[in-house]
Amino acid sequence: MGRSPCCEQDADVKKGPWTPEEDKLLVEYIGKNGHGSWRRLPKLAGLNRCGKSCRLRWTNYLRPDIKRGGFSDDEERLIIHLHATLGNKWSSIATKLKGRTDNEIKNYWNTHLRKKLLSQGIDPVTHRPRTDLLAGLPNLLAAANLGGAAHQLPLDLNAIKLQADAAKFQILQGLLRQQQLAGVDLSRLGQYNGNYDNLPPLTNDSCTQQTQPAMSSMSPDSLLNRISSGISGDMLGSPELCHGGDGLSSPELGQGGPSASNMTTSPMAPPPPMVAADDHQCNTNTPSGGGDGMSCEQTPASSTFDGLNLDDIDMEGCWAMTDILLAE
DNA sequence: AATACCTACAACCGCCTTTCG
DNA sequence: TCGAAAGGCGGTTGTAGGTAT
Repeated sequence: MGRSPCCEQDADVKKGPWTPEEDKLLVEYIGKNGHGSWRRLPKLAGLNRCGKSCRLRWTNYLRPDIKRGGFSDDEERLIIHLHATLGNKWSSIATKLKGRTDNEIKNYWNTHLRKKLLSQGIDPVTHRPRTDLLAGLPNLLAAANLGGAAHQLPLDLNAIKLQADAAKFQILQGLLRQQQLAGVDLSRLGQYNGNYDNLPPLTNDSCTQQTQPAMSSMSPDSLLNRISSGISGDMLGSPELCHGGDGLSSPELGQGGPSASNMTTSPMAPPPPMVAADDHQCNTNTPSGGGDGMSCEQTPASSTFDGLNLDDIDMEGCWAMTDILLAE
């Protein structure tokens, strides 16, 4: 019934790091004979190792076509992009990166890229803004607004305030990036001296034809105020929040240009079209990929955040572009 | 200087899929 | 067609080196 283990459990096959001598034996044997049957290979090569271990050592480290060394920016972007499309299909991802192994990519993801995305407020699983930040924000802000001046606050309350600021900053980053992706010149933000309420609308008039002002036309700070006080689902459901970018080329804001010096944004070129645009839509990470006929806009609200449900936003072509946000 | 903690990555484990007799 | 063997994959663990206390 059950499969026998690759190596006999009672056999005292060696485990742990490979020695240079073992590597030499394995390379020489495969060089002469090819690997053939991995199970028989250890005995034939004079190695006291499990065949599986030999295969892993060969495919991940000893193969002559393996590229060693750090990942380039292009490789990073490609991994993030492919992960957004394929998920944890490391072997599939590895086939797109010449000379890289699935194990290497997986490790690099877990140790570097995952943290990088998290630090930018992006969920590394969904590749969308972290909703945990949004969900926790009202409480954080409420706590932070308690009491008076910061110097009067106990330490833990100051910590909460800092967390709230950090969450706000990450959300702001996401919003600003959307604008930047759409060609908005963020370098001009500096002239507003941090007073975001004086910022011009983030979109042009075509995006503001609603009873309520479109979120995208609000300053980031007032936007966050609305969020923290419980924003209506209608607003967030507004497709104008991120509407393909064509509504964002306000002449007042200009196009392109360098990033704001005090923000961790960067000038970005559009990514090469790695996959069909449809692959990005909704990006639910489900096998169907939204193929059940329900569009992103039709997704029912389900957020704990009082009507706020990022799934409701028409995100097409927006959040799915997070892969190029890491170009910095 | 010693110890604890953190980080990165190599290697292992167990399950699933494919191949083959 | 079936079942066992082998290969492959993704998740997890172990360990070495670096850093902080």
